[in-house]
Amino acid sequence: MATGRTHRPATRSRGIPEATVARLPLYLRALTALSERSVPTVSSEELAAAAGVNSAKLRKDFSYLGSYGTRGVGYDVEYLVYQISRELGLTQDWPVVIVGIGNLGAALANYGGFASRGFRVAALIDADPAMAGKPVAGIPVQHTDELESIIQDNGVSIGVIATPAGAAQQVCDRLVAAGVTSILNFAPTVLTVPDGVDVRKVDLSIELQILAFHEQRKAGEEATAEAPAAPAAARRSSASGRDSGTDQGPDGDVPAVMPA
Amino acid sequence: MATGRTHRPATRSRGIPEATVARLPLYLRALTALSERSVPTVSSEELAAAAGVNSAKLRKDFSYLGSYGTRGVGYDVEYLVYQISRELGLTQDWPVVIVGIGNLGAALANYGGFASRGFRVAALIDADPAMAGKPVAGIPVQHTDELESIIQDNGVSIGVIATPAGAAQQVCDRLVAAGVTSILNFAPTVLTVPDGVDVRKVDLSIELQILAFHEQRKAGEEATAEAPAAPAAARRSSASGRDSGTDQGPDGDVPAVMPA
DNA sequence: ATCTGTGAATTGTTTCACAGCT
DNA sequence: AGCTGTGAAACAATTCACAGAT
Repeated sequence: MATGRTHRPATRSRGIPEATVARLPLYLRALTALSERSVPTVSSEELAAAAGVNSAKLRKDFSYLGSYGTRGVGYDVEYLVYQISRELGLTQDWPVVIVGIGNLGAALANYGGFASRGFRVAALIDADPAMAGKPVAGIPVQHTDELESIIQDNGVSIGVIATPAGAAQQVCDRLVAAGVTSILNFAPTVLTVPDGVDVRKVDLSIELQILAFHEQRKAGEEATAEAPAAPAAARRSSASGRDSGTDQGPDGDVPAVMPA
Repeated sequence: MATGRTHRPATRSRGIPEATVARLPLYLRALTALSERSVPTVSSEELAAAAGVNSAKLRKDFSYLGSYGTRGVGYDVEYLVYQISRELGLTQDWPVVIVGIGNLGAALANYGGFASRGFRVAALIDADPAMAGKPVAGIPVQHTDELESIIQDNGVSIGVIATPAGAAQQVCDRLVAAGVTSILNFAPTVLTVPDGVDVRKVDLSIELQILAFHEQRKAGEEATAEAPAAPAAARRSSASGRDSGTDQGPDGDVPAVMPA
C-alpha cells in the first residue's frame, strides 16, 4: 500500500505478500525478547502468541522467507532473528531525518527503539530559526535551509515528516527532490509523491475514528448477547452541540504543535 | 483486526468491510476541506483524488453506506459529511483519556484535530507524582491513582496509551477493568485484552521497518550486478535430496547459527 | 453526456487440514 | 509424538465494466 504505482509488472522476484511484510517486525520484536532471555528455540504456537497472531498465519508467513524451522522442534531463535533482520533490510544502517521538531518530532527523536535497530537519526530539521542549534535528544536542530545538503551529505533515503499539515506536502516535495524515497508521514494530510517513492502514514485521528466506529456499534448492540463485565451504561457525554464543520483548525487538524 | 474473537456469524447488520471503515476518515477529511471552501458537490473522481484512492474504490465504499450520490452529478458535500460522520459515530462526543504524559503524550494532548472532531480529552494521566497538577495543553495532569474514578466519572470508553512499553499492559488492564473498551496503543508492545475490547496500535519502528524493506528492495533492483540478494538456494525445499546447502549469505558471512 | 451504483471477475489474505520430516 | 511447511478452500478486498439514473 502507500505507493500508488510502483509495481514492476512482472517481477517474478521475491514476492513476499505485503501483509506478511507488515508482520515481520512484530515477529522480530518477539524474537528479540526471546533472544534476550536466551531462549534457544520456539514453536510457531509460542511465537505466534507472543506476537499476537495465530500460528497458521505465522507459519505461512515464514514459508515465504524459506524453510527456517525444524519439524518436530520449532525455530532457532537467533537464526530467525538474523533471517528476518536481513529480509527487512535491518542488517544495514539507515540514516533518517526528522522534519518538524515540535512535541511530536521531539518525541520521535527521543524514541529509543529508533536508534536501536538499524535506524539512526542523521538530523533533526525545523523551519523555526529559533530552534536552530538547540539540541533535542542530544542532536542539534538544523534549519530547513539545510535540508537538501543534509540529505545528500548523509545519503538519507528515509524521511519522517512531523510538521503541521500545511507544511507537509512542501517538505515532502523537497525531501523527494533531494533523494528521499521513503517517507513516514505523521501530518494529517494526503501526500502526493512520484512513482517509486513509498509513503506510509500514521494518523491519530484516523485511528480514533476507526475506534469510534466500532465503539458505536458495540453500544448499539446492547440488546443482544451476554452482558460484558463493564456496565457500559452511562456512556455518552453532554456537550453534543457540535457537528458539521465548525472547528477551529482549517481542516488542517494540526498535529502536535510546533512553532510554525 | 484488533478484535480478537467477535464471531457473530449472521449479524444481518450493516456489514461495512473493515477496509472501508478505515478509509471513511480519509474521505471525511477531504470532504470537510471541500465544505470549508463551500464546494457544493463533488464527483467520485475528484473526491477520490483528494483522498488518495481511486474512484472505483470510493464508489464501492460509499455503496456500503447507501446511495448518497446523484448520477450524472456527484455527491452533495454537506450531506456526505453528515452521513459519514454519523456512520463513524462522530455526531456524539467521545471523552478520551491519555495515559503517559511524556513527550509523546504531550504531543497527543496538543494535537488539534483531536478535540476538533468528536473527541474530547477528558483527562491526562501519568504515574509520576511530580507531574500531578501540572497543566499540559491546558489540562492538569492527574496521577495514575485516579485512573479508575476518572474513567467512571467521565464515562470514558476510549483510552490512549502513551507510556513506556513496560507499563503498557498494566495500564491497559486497569483501563479495561474500569470500563474502557477501545484502546489506541502507542507503546511498542503487544497488548492482551479480553474479547469485546478493540485495540489499535501505532508503532513507529514497525512503520520504519516496513519502509526499510521496500527501500532495500529498490536498492537491490537498480544495481542488478552487485549483490543480487541471497542465492536463495535452499528456498522452496522442492530441491530433491540434499537441501542443507549453504543458503543465506548476502554478500558477507552470516553468524552461522546452525540450521539444524 | 455524464457520473453513480453494483454485479462479476480478479487479486490478495487467512484459515484449514494434513503430508512429511525429525 | 510433535511440529513445520504448504496445497487447497474459504474469505476479503479491489478492480473492471457497464446498466441505469439524471
